[in-house]
Amino acid sequence: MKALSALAQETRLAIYRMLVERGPAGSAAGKIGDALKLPPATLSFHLRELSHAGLVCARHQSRFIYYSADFTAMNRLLGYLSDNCCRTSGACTPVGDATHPAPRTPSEPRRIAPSGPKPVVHPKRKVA
Amino acid sequence: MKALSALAQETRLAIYRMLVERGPAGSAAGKIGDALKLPPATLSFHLRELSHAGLVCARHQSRFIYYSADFTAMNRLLGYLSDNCCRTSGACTPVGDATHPAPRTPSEPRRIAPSGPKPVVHPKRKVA
DNA sequence: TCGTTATTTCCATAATACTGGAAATATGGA
DNA sequence: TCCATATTTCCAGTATTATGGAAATAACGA
Repeated sequence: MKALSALAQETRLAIYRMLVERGPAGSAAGKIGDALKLPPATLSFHLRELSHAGLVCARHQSRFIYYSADFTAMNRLLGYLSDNCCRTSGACTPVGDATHPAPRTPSEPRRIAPSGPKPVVHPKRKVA
Repeated sequence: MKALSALAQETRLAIYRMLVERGPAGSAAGKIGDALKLPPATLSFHLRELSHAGLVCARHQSRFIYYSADFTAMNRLLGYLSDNCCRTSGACTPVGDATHPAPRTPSEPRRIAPSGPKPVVHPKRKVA
């Protein structure tokens, strides 16, 4: 899913969040760059990624290009994630990173965290 | 958000999906590797990423390690995305990739819209 | 037409992530 | 104890992605 990897990047997520905040009016590219302190080339690169992922769209207006968030893609993404990647809760007893702990010194024994009983969540999230 | 980038990768998404399907019982690492045809080192690498992102957890059982999906992280992720990245729909009129079109050959004019009079973008063009 | 500003593309470099063989670490059984 | 199996770590090679300067393209106004 392209939207997923588009958002999995600090800068792009920041851009996207800013655009969500700005609402339908969106924001001119330059303003985004100013706000987030991004050099034009970098900004353009990320806007293109977001654009290709369908997460934002652009509207020319005089000398400016206004970008705004397109929620359709986000909704698709949310739908995909909750359909394919969620189920009734409680799959596992969270036990931390049992088998991939921080690097050990070569001789110390492999630790598996002491597991206690643990609660879990209930989904049923709805997506506008 | 670590979960986001963890899932933004084909192989890991596949692993995660498989684990969601398997439910609470999860699946031994080896089985996952068999099913997805992944060499052990590669598999372990991705399981660690998922693990660090809190998306899966591990349970030792005899000589095996069973991995299962932990929905808490997924729920957090969904919550985050819908809270921070969604609003009432209709932010923009989808217009495709207006400003980041496929690469041009150096001398041809920049196409933004058919080079007619002055199409100023207010388009009704739909792009699915 | 020219100058100014907005934005993108080009391109090289840097950073990060993925891949997988081989060795190491665990565990259970004979 | 030794062997076989399950899985992880080590590490190096490859691939993908991000960064940003400089040049190009566009659009406006004078």
